Amino acid sequence: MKIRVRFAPSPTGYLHVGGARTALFNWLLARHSGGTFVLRIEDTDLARSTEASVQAILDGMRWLGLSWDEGPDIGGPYAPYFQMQRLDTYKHYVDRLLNEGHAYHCFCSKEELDAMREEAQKKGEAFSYTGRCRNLLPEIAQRLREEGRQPVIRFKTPTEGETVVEDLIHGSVSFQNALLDDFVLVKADGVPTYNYAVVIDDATMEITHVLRGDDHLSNTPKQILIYQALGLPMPQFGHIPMILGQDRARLSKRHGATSVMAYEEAGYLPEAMLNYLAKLGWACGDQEEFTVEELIEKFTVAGVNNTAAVFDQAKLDWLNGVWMRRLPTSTLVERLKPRWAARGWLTERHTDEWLNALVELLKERARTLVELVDYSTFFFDVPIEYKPEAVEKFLVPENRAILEALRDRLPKAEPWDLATVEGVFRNLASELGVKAGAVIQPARVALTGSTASPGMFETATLMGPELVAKRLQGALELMAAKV
RNA sequence: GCCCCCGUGGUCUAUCGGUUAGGACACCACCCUUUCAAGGUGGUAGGACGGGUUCGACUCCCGUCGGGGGUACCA
Repeated sequence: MKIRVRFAPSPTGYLHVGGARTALFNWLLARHSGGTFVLRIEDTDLARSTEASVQAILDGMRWLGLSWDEGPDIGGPYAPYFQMQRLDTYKHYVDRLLNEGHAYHCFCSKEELDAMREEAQKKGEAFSYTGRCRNLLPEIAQRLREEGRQPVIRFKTPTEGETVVEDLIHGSVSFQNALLDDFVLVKADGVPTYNYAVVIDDATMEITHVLRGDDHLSNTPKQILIYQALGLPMPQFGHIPMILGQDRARLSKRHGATSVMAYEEAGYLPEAMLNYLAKLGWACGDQEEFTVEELIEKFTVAGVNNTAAVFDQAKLDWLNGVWMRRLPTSTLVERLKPRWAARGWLTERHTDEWLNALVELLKERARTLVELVDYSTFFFDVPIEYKPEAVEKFLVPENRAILEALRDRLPKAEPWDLATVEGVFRNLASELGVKAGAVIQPARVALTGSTASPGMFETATLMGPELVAKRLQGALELMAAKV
């Protein structure tokens, strides 16, 4: 049987890292097995669902490269893929439940329910809907309707026995039916609740495996009861552990960025994000680095563990660095161009060849694209920041002669290439009878504003004679002004 | 409160009754070195606790504690 999995977010916000990992695991299972990955939008929460969120989620999925085979924008054999467009289907099945005695109309108002809940709490008892409307006489139901009461439809949960979830990740988990109450299937406005709609959709879309967050494990017995009442074939369930913040509380805005697109903005690479997310809750021996292809090849549900994991920014940073080094320089250049352009730094001088050389120099020093752009500042003809500690240490009178000599000689280096530039530095050092470092460090500060940079010869060469002359002159003026 | 899940270094994890408990991030030291990175070598640090079962438990069972989730006309 061909595997069909789905990712079913509710469009009430952006795609967050937890959702992204759920999507990833489903996607990997589909791609690993040659199955189908369905994207379904669960928009039954009318108050919170927005079109903007749908777009935000699709953007996040696209950035990560999690392509879907059926879904909102592309349709598919089980369309539509928005729950609010599937109301007829839900109506059809709930009528069956009603007719077959598995569901009933309930006229209890929200106020009445709240009162009951409060009372139960006062008595220290667990509240669960008692089924007050289970056996309403038709005349009474009719009268309530005439009074203008809009009923909800509740599921008639068995009062005894137990329901067992056979979970791919947790094994058998059983629940006492008596502890489950007569939950709502269809709200008063005719919109289905999550627990009901998800069953109908997964069944009618012929989903074979439901991989979703741990937070749904407790909902699963209710869903199983609906499958059984309707005689619908059940998918296999797998509940993957939650992602927590540093304080072990459920990941939320408090913990910093949770939106995957916020990571895109911050300069993280989708390759690294995918790699990190996959490793969070899934392992394959001791391997840490995975390309998407390797993930697809090696992913199995059996490899997913069952313990909640803390999202570790430091490890993501490291992995992003790994991918910065791993990706071809030209790929990085293409992704960086828009960021440099946004700062208005690109000119005709900055050919692909030059940019490649630049990235070659910086990619192993930056952990994110944003860091690389920041780091690249001094290579462009823009004002740079001179770090006070660096200035204080190296732009001092004792180094004046060195910097003047460099200013006079360096721009005249001919031809302008690495060997010639290096020669100027080394010759000056031996002339003065000092170590190369004594010449290089002041020059580094003068050219970059900092004591840390890529190799001095490479840096100066790439900057070009004009900028080098300008910066050295500027540094000398800075020194003069300081005295 | 009740129900469910989970519990290996600070963090992510390997182990599927017998290992000097392995790897990665982070941290520290050293090496490399014109600085910074990257890279290399080494180091600090772990089976929540208490009972069982067993010749032998991180591993199986029970309890406690801790964390998470559910208990909505949210999903």
